[in-house]
Amino acid sequence: MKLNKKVKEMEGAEQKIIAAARRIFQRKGMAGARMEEIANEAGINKALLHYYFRSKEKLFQVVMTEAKMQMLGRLHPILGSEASLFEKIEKFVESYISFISLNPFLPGFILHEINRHPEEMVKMMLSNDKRPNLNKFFLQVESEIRKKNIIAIQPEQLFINMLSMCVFPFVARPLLQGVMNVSDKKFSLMIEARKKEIPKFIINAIKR
Amino acid sequence: MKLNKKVKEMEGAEQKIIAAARRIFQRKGMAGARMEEIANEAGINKALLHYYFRSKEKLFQVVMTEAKMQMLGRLHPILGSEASLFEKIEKFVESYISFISLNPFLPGFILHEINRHPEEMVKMMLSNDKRPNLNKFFLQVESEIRKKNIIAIQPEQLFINMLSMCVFPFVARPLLQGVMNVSDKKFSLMIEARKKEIPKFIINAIKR
DNA sequence: TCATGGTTTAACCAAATGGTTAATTGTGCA
DNA sequence: TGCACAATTAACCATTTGGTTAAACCATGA
Repeated sequence: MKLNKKVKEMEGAEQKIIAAARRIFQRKGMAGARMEEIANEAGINKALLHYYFRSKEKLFQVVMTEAKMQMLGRLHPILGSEASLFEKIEKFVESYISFISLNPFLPGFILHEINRHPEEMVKMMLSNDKRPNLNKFFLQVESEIRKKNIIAIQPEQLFINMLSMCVFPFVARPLLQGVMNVSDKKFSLMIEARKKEIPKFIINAIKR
Repeated sequence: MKLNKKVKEMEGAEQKIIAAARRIFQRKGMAGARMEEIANEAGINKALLHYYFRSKEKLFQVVMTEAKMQMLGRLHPILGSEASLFEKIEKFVESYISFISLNPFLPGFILHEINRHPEEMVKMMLSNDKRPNLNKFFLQVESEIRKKNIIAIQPEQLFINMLSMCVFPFVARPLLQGVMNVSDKKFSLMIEARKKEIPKFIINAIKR
């Protein structure tokens, strides 16, 4: 092995391929992506893709696994923490939107592929190492309800609402901009503002 | 022309094709759909697809145009009506969720394809006949804010929140069910409940 | 009844596409 | 220096896929 070949360049090809595959797969989906396109994007020959990753499916799995880990891995650390409910909501929204802002095509990619093969995808997603645990969060919501700190709401509904408001704007960005007639710039500002607006909105909605 | 051949069967083939194309395109997207698959689904020969619709692209446009009209056409009638703001929110959520419940793959389909060709899709979407007009709704929100009936909120943010909570659960259904460990049955019930829960949630959030 | 023209199909075609192969290049080590 | 082996590529292959064609089918109206 050529471990001495400057390490950064050592995995240069492999990393370049994954980065390229990420970009292409995320924008076009598994079915819409072309192996040659990924090769070009990575600045290498098509055969080299198959040298590193045996098939399109394999390469796709790498990108998808990574994507799911990033999207789901962020749930537990925050929602399972010891923070208060309101703090948790603030932290979660802020952190989730920040992350997606850096990977705006990630949610759409995952959602599309999951709809294409729901069974396998979800199975793979859950079995795969640590399934995000929302129990702590759910129990906390119920506890706050009992203590009359917030109104009665199904914890699952609250979670869906929170996630919806964080993720949907990215999935529907071009549509929303079109319908509301909003420039790229303004939309980005609105996204930024949502980091504070959504928690305010949610807390208002459930606070007694 | 054989206008005498029982009219219902007259457009039988064409309608069967569109229905089949709808199902396939909505689940797999333009790139993932196969013309032969659509033909089979419609119970006809592949060549007949090209007889009625010249190309995959043409057939896709038919399905997509119809889809966009259904999704966007519902915005204006309700949000542009004369109802009060709270009534409007209740009506909109109820009606939108009801509609999507009947076409659960529609939103994911549109969103995926729009991300694939943002420019053209949005252009086509807006130029195409009547662009949904949210002005009335936005003005109404601002008016209610001035009257101190609701808290200060950017109308666009309110709109995004409302739409997110309505649509996202459908786009992310398998994922949400997996993460929250919820059965099909229970999830459907939760969706049904959201018709009332979302308006309550929103109104709580903005009411003074 | 049979000619006409819309409808439907089987067979076919060319381009695209995922994947393979064999040869070439490059690099570290003995 | 040159060998062994990893990295890289051009050329190639088989299959899939959107699309075409020519023939068959079938309802209608003269």
